[in-house]
Amino acid sequence: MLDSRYDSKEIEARIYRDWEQSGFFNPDQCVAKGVTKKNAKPFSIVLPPPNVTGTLHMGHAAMLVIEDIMVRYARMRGRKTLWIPGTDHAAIATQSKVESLIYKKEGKNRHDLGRENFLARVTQFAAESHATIVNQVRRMGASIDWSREAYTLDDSRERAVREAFKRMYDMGLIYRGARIVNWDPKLQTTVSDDEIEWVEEKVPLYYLKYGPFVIATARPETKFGDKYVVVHPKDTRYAKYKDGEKIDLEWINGPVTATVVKDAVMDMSFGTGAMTITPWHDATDFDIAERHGLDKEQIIDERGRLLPVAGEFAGIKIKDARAAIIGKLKEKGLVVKVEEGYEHRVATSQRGGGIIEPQIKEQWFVAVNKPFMKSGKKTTLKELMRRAVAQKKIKIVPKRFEKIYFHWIENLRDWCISRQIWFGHRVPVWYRSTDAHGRPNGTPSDSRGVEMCVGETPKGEGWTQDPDTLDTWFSSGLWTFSTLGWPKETKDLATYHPTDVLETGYDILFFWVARMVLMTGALLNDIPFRTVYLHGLVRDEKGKKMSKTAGNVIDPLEMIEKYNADATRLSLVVGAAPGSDIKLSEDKVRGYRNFTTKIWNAGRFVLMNYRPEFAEVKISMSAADKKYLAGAKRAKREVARYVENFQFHRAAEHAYHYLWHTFADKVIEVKKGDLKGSDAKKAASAYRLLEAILRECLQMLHPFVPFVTEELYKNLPRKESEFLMIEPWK
RNA sequence: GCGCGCUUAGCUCAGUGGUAGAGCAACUCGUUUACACCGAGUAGGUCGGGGGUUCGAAUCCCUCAGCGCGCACCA
Repeated sequence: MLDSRYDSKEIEARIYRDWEQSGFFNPDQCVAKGVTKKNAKPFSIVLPPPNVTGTLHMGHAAMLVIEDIMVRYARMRGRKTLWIPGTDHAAIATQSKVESLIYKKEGKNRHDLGRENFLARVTQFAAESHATIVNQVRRMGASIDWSREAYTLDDSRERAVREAFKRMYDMGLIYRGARIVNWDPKLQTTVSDDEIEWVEEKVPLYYLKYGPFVIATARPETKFGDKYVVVHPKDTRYAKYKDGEKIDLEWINGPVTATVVKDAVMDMSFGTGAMTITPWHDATDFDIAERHGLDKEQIIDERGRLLPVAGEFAGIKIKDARAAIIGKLKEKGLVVKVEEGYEHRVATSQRGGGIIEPQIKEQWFVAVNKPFMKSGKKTTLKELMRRAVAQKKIKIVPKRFEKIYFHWIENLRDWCISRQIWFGHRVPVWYRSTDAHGRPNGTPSDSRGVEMCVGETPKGEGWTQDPDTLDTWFSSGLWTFSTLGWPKETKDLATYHPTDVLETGYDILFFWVARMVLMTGALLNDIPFRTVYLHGLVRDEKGKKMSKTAGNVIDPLEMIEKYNADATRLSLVVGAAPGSDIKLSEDKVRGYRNFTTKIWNAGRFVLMNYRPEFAEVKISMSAADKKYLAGAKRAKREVARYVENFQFHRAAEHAYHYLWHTFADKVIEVKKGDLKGSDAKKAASAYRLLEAILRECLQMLHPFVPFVTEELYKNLPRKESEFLMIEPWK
């Protein structure tokens, strides 16, 4: 007989173990054991791999729940269902985490340890983190196929990365070049445009005398080498100056010869309509310089200090130099006006928090605007990404994110994929130069006698591998097919790709979702998934982002310990419309714990009234009972409809209401008398009805609250399946 | 600057043309065996403001306001 108390700790541990041992998380087993038809329609999802930087938070929990709902539903509907687990090495995130841990504990940096030793430490950290994460995924009840687990940095994925790099290089989509990149002086690496956080700042806007011009700038400390003054070609104020005209003038550290450049990028209404440019440290200026073939000079070094071009200011950190430079400019009478409170955005590194200093660097890039041939047609990566969604091959839920996606693509620049960090996939390129100096300064394949080998480790003497590693999103971009065995033509790849749904947070739509579309389009000429379902961020009850420093973090494991896993799951689904943030409070979890108790008690009540002799009583169902049963079936159909339309919040709520306010409050109450009365026929008929409805309830609730429903199912007197998890949903 | 979202009961939210809903919180009553992690009941909203379309609008259109977010080469 069932305990009056629902002992979640014992039950959850036991049930998860039984599920896992049954092998039914693996679709091959389901087919082998006859649970799933051999030719059943596949349903596949890849788990967005959590970073091996620590532990799972509520956002991960929300993701696991939504995916598990889809997976359990699909499995019960008879689909050949695969959910692949994995973890992400998260290059920069993990490396900087371990670096700071080691520095705090031992006072050493990565250079003190050396590349090999340091990487061993990161690998060890990643392994510990992995163990924690895997345990947490299990505790949430995820019905995921552990036999196919992958890691973005394991051997199989390494092969995929090398192959992808090689193929894209051969297609001309990956190139090495000196372009302006986002340099993080703190982490000493480049970062991509998407890894930047713009911070609004109010600074003085300086109007400086530049010969006959007045130019406005918020960053006087970068202006040393400025020798071009740019104006709009149609600006009548500057009509008397010809494009390319040279003017001698007095500047910060003495006389310079300036050249007039006319470019339509200028906004005539801003400042004086004239500006000087610093092409080495500003993306816009870089573009102007490229368009007009202008010189570019480095002013700031990799650690944020001024170079010798700054004369007396050389060696000073730019932040400290500003006041001194303004002082000198004032002395020389070059400051015309200072406008206080000018609003301006500063690029900061999302990871390290430091201020990004654009630099021109020789890096590896993915060319997004370069035409290439794809199945006989000319296209670009940008176009390919746009069309996948525009032509409705990929659907984004909620739809409004499609617009955001298109907008992002329009503004996309070439993607810088090389990083100057150690942890990650090393760039699969080898160089051999006659002077044997490792990586050369120039273009590797240029005339300076440097040989280059891409893709596989070359044979022979004197080769040096590129010291850089790849952006972590390069390997995650391959995730839907690298997890299925690509570049090998595996059966899994043929069966489960493209995947059905990619479920993730809207905050990584660009980082990840778009990159997957890009990589899959380029390499497989296909889409990675048919539907993108975006969930919101999990916030605290006041709508604030959960963070350790704010102390408002609700830990999913703690909620599971205190309440139970099913309650934790429901609290992350109900009230969470697609794409909108979820406000979570402990009260909410407690509320759903009460609901799991209600399920337990309703189920227990039905089961405790079972008598074996009911089997011998012949009954025909009354019209009223048929109506009750039909109501349950209708509720289940509604739940199914909501799940299929990705409205999990409504599905869960619907099932919740049916169980509590119809089944428990009405049907059970009405039938209670009959059940307990002396009339055997009435009792049998009441029981029969309640059990039938209970079965419907257990099914419709199972994707949301798998543990309590599975345990009740286990105690049904007659069962059709070994587990509720695989009971056909009809 | 461009774009998007939100604004419904104290709180969290559902509700896409037809007499305002749920959960939590509050209040009252109730422990005669499924459940006090409960039940029965009560109270609480001119659906952000204004205008329009319509026989009829929380729901469609316009406009304003507040909050939040995304994007952007205004130095």
